[in-house]
Amino acid sequence: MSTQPRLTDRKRDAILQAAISQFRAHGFDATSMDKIAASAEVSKRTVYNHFPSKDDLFAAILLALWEGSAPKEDSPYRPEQSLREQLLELMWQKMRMLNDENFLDLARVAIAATIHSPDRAQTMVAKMGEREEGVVTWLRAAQQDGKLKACEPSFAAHLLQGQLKSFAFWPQITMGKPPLPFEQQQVVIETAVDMFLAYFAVPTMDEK
Amino acid sequence: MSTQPRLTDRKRDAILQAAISQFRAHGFDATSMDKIAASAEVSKRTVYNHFPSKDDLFAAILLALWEGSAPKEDSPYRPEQSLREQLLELMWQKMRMLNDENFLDLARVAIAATIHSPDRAQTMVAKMGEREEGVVTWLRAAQQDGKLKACEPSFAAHLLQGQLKSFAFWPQITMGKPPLPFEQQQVVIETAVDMFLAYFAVPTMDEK
DNA sequence: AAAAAATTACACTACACAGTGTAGTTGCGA
DNA sequence: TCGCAACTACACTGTGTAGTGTAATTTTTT
Repeated sequence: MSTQPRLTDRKRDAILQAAISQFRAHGFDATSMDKIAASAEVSKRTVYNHFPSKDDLFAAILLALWEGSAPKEDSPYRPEQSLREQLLELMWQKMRMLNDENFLDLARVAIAATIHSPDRAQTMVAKMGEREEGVVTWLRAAQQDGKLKACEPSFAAHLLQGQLKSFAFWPQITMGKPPLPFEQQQVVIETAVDMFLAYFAVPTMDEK
Repeated sequence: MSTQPRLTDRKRDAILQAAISQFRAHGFDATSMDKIAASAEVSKRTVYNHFPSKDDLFAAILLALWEGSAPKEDSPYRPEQSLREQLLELMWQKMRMLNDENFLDLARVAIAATIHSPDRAQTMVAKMGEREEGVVTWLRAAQQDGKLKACEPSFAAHLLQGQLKSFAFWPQITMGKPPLPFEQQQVVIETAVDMFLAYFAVPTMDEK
């Protein structure tokens, strides 16, 4: 009659879940091990049997959120498809990531921790940054295919993704704004891509 | 032989300065009144004689930083001047604000506080948001002058300013990145404005 | 059924912190 | 010089916290 395989695993899971919600809601400093234990309905001693210290537990939840968040799924550059279609697809991928609950929790917790104690979550923030590489390589490919004006690909990528983040990431992370409604996601993505192409696309022959 | 007028004012000032640097470096929770007193070279009792509680002191430093930061200086819309020139000027104004040390300190402290206890600095964050209004009214004017395509002015303003912030604000606030070098400020501003105009400007008669 | 492993309640240490009370000292204006 | 206002050192309360030690209880394995 065991709903979950092992008791000790259930306990460990309950602790992790409780820790995530506490750290997410109150940050590292304002979260106490006693509260985590109570919230997980587990004795405090059990918490320490699973995780030797508060820092270890914190690192564990960062890892759990990282592994629980959506993988990066980068579409490669396809010369035969229009730039606009491909960029829209790339930006939707990015937007899906920004909307992923686990990713958002991770970012929230890691960034909050990084603001005032850089080393605690620095590696995690760096890992999150690596997920921006896909767009950079796509842009480089399109550029070498002669479809985009010459420019620093990482700069252009930042320009493009910055638009999404300034609507659907930073306000949510730093000011607790609600997630962007779907229609607005659509408007932001289309405008960002069209603005980008209006400036960076190499003109085709059917223009004046 | 008094370098400053009154002793009590000097003390109050020293406390404020110490509090700013402590709160800035470690945030609200991780800053103790004892450390502030020590850092200001003042007795802890004196701190409490000036500021009845930690929350009061925190509110006081937010106010001090706000009043110390640069005022907003909004250029009005001028029909006779080119859009590009005017937008560049507006964006430089914005960039100067983002580089202002007091404003950056304020944003850092207020946003860090807001992430996990919304009410502590919410009004300050709202005040900071009001400084974005200038661009909105400028855009509305340019639009009514027939120079810009129809669109939600606040949306367009966010689009434009978001570019600056994604290079020269969020990374500095949340990840302690160094301020953007001057040449890069220039590149960002020009690219943002040109991208914006490439998409939103109403074509003039000398085009095809 | 017995042994091993995990969980629990509870007591306890050591420390840091917000805030107060007080008695004495210093600075400053009249 | 006098007197008041501000400053200081210091002791102290009450609370919250990370982390440990232990003996007893429950769960899992053998």
